Formats: sequence, C-alpha cells, structure tokens
Amino acid sequence: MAARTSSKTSESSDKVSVICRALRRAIIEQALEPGAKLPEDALGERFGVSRTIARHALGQLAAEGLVELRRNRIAVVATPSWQEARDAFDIRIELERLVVRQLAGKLTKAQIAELNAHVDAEDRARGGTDAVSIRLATEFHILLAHMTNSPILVRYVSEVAYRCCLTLSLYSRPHSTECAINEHRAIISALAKGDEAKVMDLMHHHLDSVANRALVAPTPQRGRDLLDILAPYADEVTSDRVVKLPKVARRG
Amino acid sequence: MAARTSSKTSESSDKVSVICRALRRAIIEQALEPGAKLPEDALGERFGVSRTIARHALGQLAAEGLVELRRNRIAVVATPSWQEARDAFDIRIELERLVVRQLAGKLTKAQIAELNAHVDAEDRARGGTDAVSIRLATEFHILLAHMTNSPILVRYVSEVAYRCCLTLSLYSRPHSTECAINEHRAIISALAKGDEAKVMDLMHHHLDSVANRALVAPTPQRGRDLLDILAPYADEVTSDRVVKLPKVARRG
DNA sequence: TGGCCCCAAACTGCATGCAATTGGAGCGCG
DNA sequence: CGCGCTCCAATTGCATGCAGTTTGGGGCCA
Repeated sequence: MAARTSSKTSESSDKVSVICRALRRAIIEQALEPGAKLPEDALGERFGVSRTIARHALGQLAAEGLVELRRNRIAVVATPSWQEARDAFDIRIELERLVVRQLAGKLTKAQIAELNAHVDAEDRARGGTDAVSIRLATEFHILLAHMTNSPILVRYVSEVAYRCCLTLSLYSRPHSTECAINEHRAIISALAKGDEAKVMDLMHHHLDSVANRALVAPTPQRGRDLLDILAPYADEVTSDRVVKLPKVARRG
Repeated sequence: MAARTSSKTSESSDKVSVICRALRRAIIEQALEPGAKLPEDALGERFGVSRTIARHALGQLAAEGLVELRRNRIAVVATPSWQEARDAFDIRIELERLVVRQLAGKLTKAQIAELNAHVDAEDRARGGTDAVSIRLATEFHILLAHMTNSPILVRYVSEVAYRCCLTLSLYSRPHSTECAINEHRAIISALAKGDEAKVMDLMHHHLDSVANRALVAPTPQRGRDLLDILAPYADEVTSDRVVKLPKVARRG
C-alpha cells in the first residue's frame, strides 16, 4: 500500500500566513540573522498590512520558536543556545526516524521520483549559495514528512527542522553539502527497498553527522551572549529587576 | 549529575497567555468538548478583553492544534480524526522515550520526591471525576518533561500530550486510571535506578496501552463527522463548492 | 409538508487610535 | 573619560470601528 494520499494541510491564505511564510523563509535563508530586530510597524509597512496583522504573524512564529517575543520589547529572530540547538537535533532525530519507519516500503513510484527530483535539484544548487543549499536540504526532509500524510508529524518535523536551520547560522562552520546529498540518495534507496531498520539507521546517522558537523564543540564559554552565561546565576535573584549589567556586546 | 536545573519557560503574563491557559485547561478537562464553538466576542467578553486579544489567543491555540480556525468561520475546539489521534500517540511515544532516556539516573532526590508526590495526588484524585484524573495523569508526563530542562522538549511533549487528552474525550471508553498510576510509579522507580533501557520500555508500553485503551478499534465508520468520511470522495471533485449535503447532524 | 430564496443578525478580517513602556541620546558631574 | 540622570522618539499593548462574509430562520411557492 502506498503512503496515505493527499491532504490539504497547506496554510490558509490569510495575510498573516503570507507574512509568516515570508519571514520563515527569510530566517532559514539567513537573510534575517538570529537577533535581528522585527518591529511591528516596519513589518506592517513592508508587507502592506497593519501592525495588528504583523503582530499576529510574530505571535505565530514565536509559537514555532523562530522568533523571541518579550513583553514591551521589539521582537527578534530567535537565538537558540548551544544546548537548545543540540536538544532540537535530538528531537529531530527521533521524529525523522519515525517518518522513515512509516514510509519504508510504502512509497509509490511517483513519490520516489519526486524525492529523486528534489535531490537532483539539491545537486544542481551546489554551485549556488550556502543558504539555498541548506534550504533545499531542509525541504527534502519536510517533503519526506509530507509523504506520511500525518499533519501532526509534518508540523513537528517542519518546525524542528527550521529551528535546526536557525542554529546552523549560529554555530556552523562553513560546511560541505555533498555528503548530505549522497546520504539523501541512500535514504531514498533504502526507503524504496523497504528496509525499515536500515533506513532508520541511515536517517539517524545522517542527522547526527549534520548535527556534529554543525554544532562545533561545546566550547563552554563560547555562548554568544553574556546574558546566557549569567542566566543560571540570575535564577537565584528574587528581585524582578535582576542585575544591571554594564552595557557590553549588545546584539543588534 | 542531576538533570539540568530550573528555567523560566513559563508563559508570560500577557492577557493573551492568560486566556490561552484558561482555554487549554477547559479543553483538556473536557469542559469544552471537541467541536464547541469559540466566538471571539464571547471569549473577549467572558475574559474582559477585546476581541483582538481573544483572536490572538485563538491563533496561538490553533498553532498548538487544540483549536481549528477556518477563514470567516467561528473557531471551534479541534476534532482530531481517529488517524490523527493515533499519529499523535506515536509521536508522543518517541518524544517521551527521549525524555526518560535523558532523565534515567540523573534525577535528584528532590525531583524524585516531587514525582512521587504528584503520583500520590493522582492516587487521591481517584475518587473524583475522570476529567481531573486525566489532567493529573497528563501533568505527570509534562512534569517529567520539565525535568529535562529542555524547553523545546517541554513544548512538544506538552502539546502532543494535550492533543492526546483531546482525543480521549472523543474516542475513549470510560477507563480505569489505576493501572496508569501503577505504571507511573514503576517509571519513577526505574528512573531512580538509572535503568535507561528499562525505563524507555516502560514508558513505551505505558503510552501504548493508554493509546490502546483509549482509541477503541479503528471502527471504520465510527468517525464522529460525516464530513470526515466523505472527505476522500470530495477530493475528486474539482468545484470549489464541493457537494451540497442535505442538512444532517450539524454539530453545534 | 417540504424545498428554496432572501435578508437581517452574527461574526470575522483588518486598520486605526490612544495610553503605557522602553531605550538611548544628550547633558551634567565627579 | 566614565558614570548617572532626564527626557523624548520609538515601539508595544490593547480597544474600537468599519467593511465584508457567513449563518440561519421566515416567508413564499410548489
């Protein structure tokens, strides 16, 4: 039996959704770097909508973890800590193992062709920018998730994959995408053969190696932000106005 | 080393967040059944805020999958299909295995005490309503997730657990909570002993049995809603105004 | 009785306006 | 030169208003 067919989980065409999609893409392509400010008016003006709508969109993206929203402060693109990045990859591994487990041996010829076509596109994009390569690689995984036709799984895989994308811009060394592409091909092939155990293993190691290539070393003090380092100490403080830091290394 | 300590992932105290929490709780306690209407004005009036805020809250809950939002229509509490319910449980199993894997052997005495205290509370609540038992059982799992101190994991486990709660009100037979409580105790004990493999297995079977007790039979036609049954047929129709059904069994 | 149409009420989609909060530039002082 | 203070522009939090869409019920006709 083929993996379940069709569905219309596509985001509706609200103005809100349009802005969300645009911002999501800008973020994962690193046009908007972590920490970048996202003022409501500016967004509204840029997209030709009112602040209300921009605000709502930011709320949605915050729910996805791509944007950080602090009361009375300008929204910024999320800056996950190194630990959060690692956690995201751990979760992603489990979710995507689930994806390929459900898919193994159940793909139609058309679906396999679609996957191959996508990887071909990744191949052709090797000359282009890193950002595009990363986006395409991510979309491969999301495409897989879609084929399970489980809306929930699609949502979670997408979200966590986007978050991982985000961390790449923070902690990644310039990386070679070639092996990733080969690993994608291997996964397709194992899926087609229906070798469930093998494909789960392939996916596991694929993501693990991406994570290891990307998240260079725990480097205890390499946290981008002084505030992160001090966070655990601040926990002890009961006052609401925690500690007045001298102004250093303000991002933005 | 103890599982990572503390964090402040608690939702901020916006009016929006307040409404979200209230609705979430009402939904998982089944005060609001799946399909229940949630008009913006009514919510706004009830909580003493404007429609704008109520609307924003609904947006957040929709992002969590607890509410269904269709353009120009009244928001309703989500009505997951049987398949979606099953998918949610599958995801939940993987996520919670991850939780206990991270926690095995790393809990402080205080944390173990906290877990035991919670299960004691579950025990005491056995006399009360089903809704409360279900909520407490769910909160046990979320408490575990919190102890990983991974905000992402907390978010996903919470969300998926709430979704599972939601499905219980749809497909569950009146169930005995006793075995679940015992299973919770067994999990705590295995966590304390640090038996990683065992606790992962316990969690797996615990959730699997909850799912099997809850999701009674695929019962092909027992779907609550005629529209769900007809959905695959509607896929063939190209017209936008799909099929004009005679008015039957309108929920609401 | 049963089906169809039309219209008013109900409701959502979105923009705008006002009050409250923030942060950072400018200024004075040690 | 650095530190702290004040004050104002920038920005958010939220309510309200208007226009467009959906709902559902009464009346009309068969």
